[in-house]
Formats: sequence, C-alpha cells, structure tokens
Amino acid sequence: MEKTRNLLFIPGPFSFDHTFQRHHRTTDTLKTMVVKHEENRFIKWIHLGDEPLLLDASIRYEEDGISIEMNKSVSETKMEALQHYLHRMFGVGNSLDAFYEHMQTNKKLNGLVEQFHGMRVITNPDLFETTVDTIIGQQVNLKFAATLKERLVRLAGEVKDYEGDDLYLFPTAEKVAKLEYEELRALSFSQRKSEYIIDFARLVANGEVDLEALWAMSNQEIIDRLLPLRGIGVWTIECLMLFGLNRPDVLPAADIGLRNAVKVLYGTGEQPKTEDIRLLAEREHWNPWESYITFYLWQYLNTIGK
DNA sequence: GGCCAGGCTAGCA
DNA sequence: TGCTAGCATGGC
Repeated sequence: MEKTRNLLFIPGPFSFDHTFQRHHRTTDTLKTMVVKHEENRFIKWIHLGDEPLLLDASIRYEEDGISIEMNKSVSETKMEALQHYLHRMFGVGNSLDAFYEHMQTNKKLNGLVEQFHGMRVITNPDLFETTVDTIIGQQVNLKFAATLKERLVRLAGEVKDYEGDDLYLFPTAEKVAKLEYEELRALSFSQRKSEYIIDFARLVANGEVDLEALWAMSNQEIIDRLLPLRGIGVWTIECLMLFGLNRPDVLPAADIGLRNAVKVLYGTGEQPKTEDIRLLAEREHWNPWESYITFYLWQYLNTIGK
C-alpha cells in the first residue's frame, strides 16, 4: 500500500489510544469507524463532495506533534476537501498545550489531564449526521439510541463490509427527507422523534437550513439559528458544537453524563443540578476549555464503568 | 415491575 | 419568563 503524502500536521502531545477510545454511539454490529490501535490507523466512510470516500489514514508521531497520512492514494481534486475534513475532525485549532497549561492550577481536574494525557477531541464534521444522531439520543439510554441509529442507517443509508466489519455511511439529508414518519415509527422511533428527524432533514435538503454556514458562526449565533427548529433544544445544539463543530468552549451543563461524572469525581453525594455545574465551571474558571474538560470527565466516567 | 435514560414541546400561570 | 406534565420506549 503506497502512502501518498502528509495530509495534516498537528502540534502538541497526542495519544492515539485515548483519542480513539471514546465511546461512539453505534452498536457492536455497526461501526462508525474501524480503529487499528497497533497500527495507529483508522478507517471510516465519509461523505466528501458528491460521492462517498473511504478514509483510511494513519497517525505518525513526529518530534513535536503528529502527522496524518492516507494509506491509499487520493485524487488531487479530493485532496483539499479531505484535508479540510480532517482539520475539522481533529479540531486542529484547539491547542492541547494551551489546554494543559490552563489546567495546571486545577488540582482536581489535573489528575484527569494526566490520566488521559494526549487525548484530543475528535468529532464527526458531518453536521447532518451529528445532529440527527443527537436527536436520536434525546432522553433514551445510549444502547437504545445506538439501536435506533443502526435501524435508520439500514433503512436509508448504506452498510459496507470492511474486512469483516460493517462500516456504515450515514444517509444524506436528501434521503432522510424522503422518508415518511410511519417508516421510523415502525422502527420504534417515537412519533415526535420521527417528526423531529424527518422535518429537520427536509429543512436541510431544501436549503432552509445551511449547516455549512454554522462553521463560521459564534456559539451564540448557532444557538439563535437552530433553537427555533422544532425538536432542537439547547442540549442538542451543545452536542452539535461538541461532537460536530469541535468547539472547545461549550458547557453542556444539563447533560446527565457530565453531572454524574462531577458527582463521582467531586464526591458531591447526590447528582448536581444544571446550575451547580455552571457555578462549578465558573468558580474553577473552566472557560475557554469547557468542552475539553467535559470530554475528559466523560472519559473518566467511561473508565470507571458508569 | 419500576425507575431511569448524555430532552423537548406545549400549555399554563 | 418560568414551571411542569406528558411523551414513548428500551435497558437494567
């Protein structure tokens, strides 16, 4: 397999295992991506321009950072778009060095920073998928959410075998827009959730919602733009900014996972309320790294098996 | 069987 | 503006 060229350089510390260990909301039988830890390699199908592309890339450790390189040749015309995609996926603008420096004075959280040293936040820059994924995850447990997502993908997306694993390609907004509510109802989606997802897909497909434009907006502008849409609340937008847009400074204060993590790590006894999380973040000066702190806390929760 | 799950809306004061 | 019942279903 011929390696073409470096696609991207990312300065700062990096841990492949910690970065790629994060729990993805897919089932055992349907994978977001195949991760080969022994090769520092990851493989996933992505929408790039008009047609799907198999992203098969490896991380190479450099003296002062990492570089990402493709394991199969990519046409010149796709190269720029691919770099753009990876830039977004890895949140290259977020400096891990700056984050760690910011955390030095926080004794409680600095332990997590050391435990998961080198964990970058990688996201899914396909904002339609990220949004729908998040809507599916509203108010249901992660396992059931993963089951629902798999059913949607098998209904409207594509499943491609990759060396024995099922890798999927999430349906485009255009495809979901053509579904009827009853089709999702039949897959155990609630009536409301079916409406939220299909209606959102129709807005994206007909151009009323321009997801690409979100990248250039401030956090507040994004909230103002999306909150009026039915089925999209503050938590969902925060998840979009966390899991899609790779914003470093989002605090999902109402999130049940974050509240549980704080409960365990800080030993607060009972589950802290949304307002408690806000006060804590303010007192400890989490800004402008609320997202990163949240991901480290989620990771902490995963490792202790909650 | 009962409570909870990485919430949101509509309706009411 | 702020509160809350109701939603709907699976996991444990």
